[in-house]
Amino acid sequence: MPSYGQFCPVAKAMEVLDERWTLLIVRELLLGSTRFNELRRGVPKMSPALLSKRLRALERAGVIERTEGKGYALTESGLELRPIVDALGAWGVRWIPQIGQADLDPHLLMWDVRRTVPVENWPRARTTLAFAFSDVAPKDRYWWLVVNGDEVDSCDADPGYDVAVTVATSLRTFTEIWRGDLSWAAALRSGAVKLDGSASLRRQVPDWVGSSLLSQVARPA
Amino acid sequence: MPSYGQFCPVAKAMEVLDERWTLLIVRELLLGSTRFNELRRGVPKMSPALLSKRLRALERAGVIERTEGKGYALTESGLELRPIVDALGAWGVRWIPQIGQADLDPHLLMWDVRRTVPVENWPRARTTLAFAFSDVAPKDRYWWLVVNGDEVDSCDADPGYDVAVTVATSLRTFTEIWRGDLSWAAALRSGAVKLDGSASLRRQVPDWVGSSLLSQVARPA
DNA sequence: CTGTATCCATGGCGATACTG
DNA sequence: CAGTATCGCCATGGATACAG
Repeated sequence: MPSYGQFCPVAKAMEVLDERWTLLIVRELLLGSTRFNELRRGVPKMSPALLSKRLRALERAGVIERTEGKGYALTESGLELRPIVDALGAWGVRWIPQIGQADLDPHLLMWDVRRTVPVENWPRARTTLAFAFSDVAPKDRYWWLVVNGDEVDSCDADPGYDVAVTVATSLRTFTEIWRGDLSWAAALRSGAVKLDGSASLRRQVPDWVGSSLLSQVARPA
Repeated sequence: MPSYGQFCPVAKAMEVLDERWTLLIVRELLLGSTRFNELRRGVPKMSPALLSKRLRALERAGVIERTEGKGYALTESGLELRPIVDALGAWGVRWIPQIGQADLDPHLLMWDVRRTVPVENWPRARTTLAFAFSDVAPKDRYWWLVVNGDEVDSCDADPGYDVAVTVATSLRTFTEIWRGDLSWAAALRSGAVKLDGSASLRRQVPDWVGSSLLSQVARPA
């Protein structure tokens, strides 16, 4: 760990936090992940060796603790990174609206969607929402969101249940909706999203799918 | 600039901000520096080539603008990094109290001190406060803070004026006082700081020297 | 499931010198 | 004053395979 040679607290903080991937791991922990492979899902482009290395660095820095057989947990110090991560997210969503093609990833997106599904808006009986991303290679194109009571599952293989509604759109469009860059209303109006299902169910889809916590951040004028 | 391959706003923000030195440059700009060589004083361990590179990256990212003949200025986007830098500083001062020997630097320290001197607490007539850092190599050991009305100068060469008070201490102790890790009262009591001058002037020294904005941050219990 | 071990290419970055 | 130019090392971290 290279030092900045400065006593300034910002510099000391960045010595711990500015290494590549580090704050994304903290973000995952703040979102509730605790196990190694759970963390991997949040940073899939990271090699396990590097993830392991970063976790040890965070442990040495006192930001996380390994708990016996229970994975990793943020310490008090780590929990206090939440305002920083939140502020970074708010800044990012305001000032970096351009999302490159390489930033789109259906696995990450559906992983995010899954953990924020507002189950209270869904029918009580098991309900399945299907997605077809027109611009994604066939093997990752189709996804199913199955809500059964309080349980939510996100599948990239057909679970075989009756589908209530199918959402047909591009991965980019659905990502933009998730991020709050685009509204359901606008996307439906323009035809960027097409819904297939009964009219009464179609109308509920926007309420079934949550959105990023950062979607509500005001955009610059 | 390597990408994380994630649409998450935190990841997009970190693509811009997690490169080594970047947020320290932003910190300097937030503190009021605008010229290249002014910025260098705040990040003296950085090579000019690298500083130049980072400035161009920040410009491309829309965080700063070059203004004709006036150096660099934060854009609206850049100004909104203030809460992030502040939060990082607060976290750093709370959770990374250990300052290595290599983190101590009289130039950085006196540069910081100079820009926060509360001139309103000083006598109206030109007044000089001298420092002698016992544990610093002779050439960087002696410093003079000269306050004349609203003007503040920090010199590493004797300006030749009468000295009101001399502060004799270690660089570490004075850094700790500046950061708020140690109070003047405790340092004087323990003998870690010795003042030389008339009793009435000696008593004012703590009010003449400001302290880091972060010194007021509550420390963890 | 939870990581380690190993290998290798890349390029980041530190040091130094130099220029308009 | 405000940067470029050049060089070279070594660490970063990506990929892959493997182990407790």
